Amino acid sequence: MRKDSRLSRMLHILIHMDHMDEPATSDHIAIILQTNPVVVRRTMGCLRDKGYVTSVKGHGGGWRLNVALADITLLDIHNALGESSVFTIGLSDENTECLIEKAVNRELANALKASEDLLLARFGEVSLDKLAI
Amino acid sequence: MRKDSRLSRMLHILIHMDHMDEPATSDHIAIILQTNPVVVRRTMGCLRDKGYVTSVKGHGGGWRLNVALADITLLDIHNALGESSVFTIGLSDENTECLIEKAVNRELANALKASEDLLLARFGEVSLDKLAI
DNA sequence: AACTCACGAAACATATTAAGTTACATGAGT
DNA sequence: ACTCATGTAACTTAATATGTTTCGTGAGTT
Ligand code: FES
Ligand code: FES
Repeated sequence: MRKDSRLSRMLHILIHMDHMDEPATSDHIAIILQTNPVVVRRTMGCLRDKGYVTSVKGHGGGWRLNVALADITLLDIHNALGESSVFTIGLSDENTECLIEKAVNRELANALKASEDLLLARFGEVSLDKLAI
Repeated sequence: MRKDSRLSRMLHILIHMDHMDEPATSDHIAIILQTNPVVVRRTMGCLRDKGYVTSVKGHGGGWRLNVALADITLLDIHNALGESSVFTIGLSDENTECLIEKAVNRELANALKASEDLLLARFGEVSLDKLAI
């Protein structure tokens, strides 16, 4: 599958929006992210559900940042985008009766969890203002 | 995309093969892994290229483990399977001129690398005999 | 009231990649 | 000659982010 670039895109555009006074329209954001306005609405909708941005219809409408960059971390945005797995690596039959297979899956699961924990911990340490220049 | 279960499957079957005296046919392995013989040949072929297993055609043929479990680590098998990325998370446009986007991508790349390094280091510490019961 | 702008949402198409499948060729033992 | 088993090519399927089209809805403008 294609790589999930939503986190990177959202971080980028949130910082961009922090520099703006006017709301940013989906069309405008789509041009910056080199994508489609519907993709923007779909992804930004996840952030709106968490209260990080607000959307306004009609003339002068669009998307507005609802929090200070210093108050949100990469982890907040990552979590807002859903709970899909971070890894391409998966386990084999998890309902197996084979003890060997269970041991293999256990070892892999532990290793993956430790790796993901490190990643998320780091995400949690970085607020968005650290990335703004 | 579906999760990549090749590592889990190969670890399982390599340990299984260590218990065997006869070579294991692709059909036999496919049954154990609940998959197709061609998938087995395709994946095992990666391990043969590294010398971890050998394949023999014809009567009494099949796949045979070529090394001691204690002499190979999870990392060896992981590497043998190719160099595809471990993460579903990707970066946005890597040729961007925007400094903010560059900073975002740099931060994400560093975090992902640290996480992957930890994973691979752990894989490197575990030899397959540790998983055999 | 009519018009335009911008989001909301459904439905469908595309791209990517592991996995699954079919079919045939090749080499080895019986 | 026959059977067994791998080698390989070509095609299909599954899963999921992304991309696209289309229509609906609410809000401001004229
Ligand atoms: S285009 Fe504005 S921050 Fe990158
Ligand atoms: S079936 Fe033999 S090790 Fe799992």
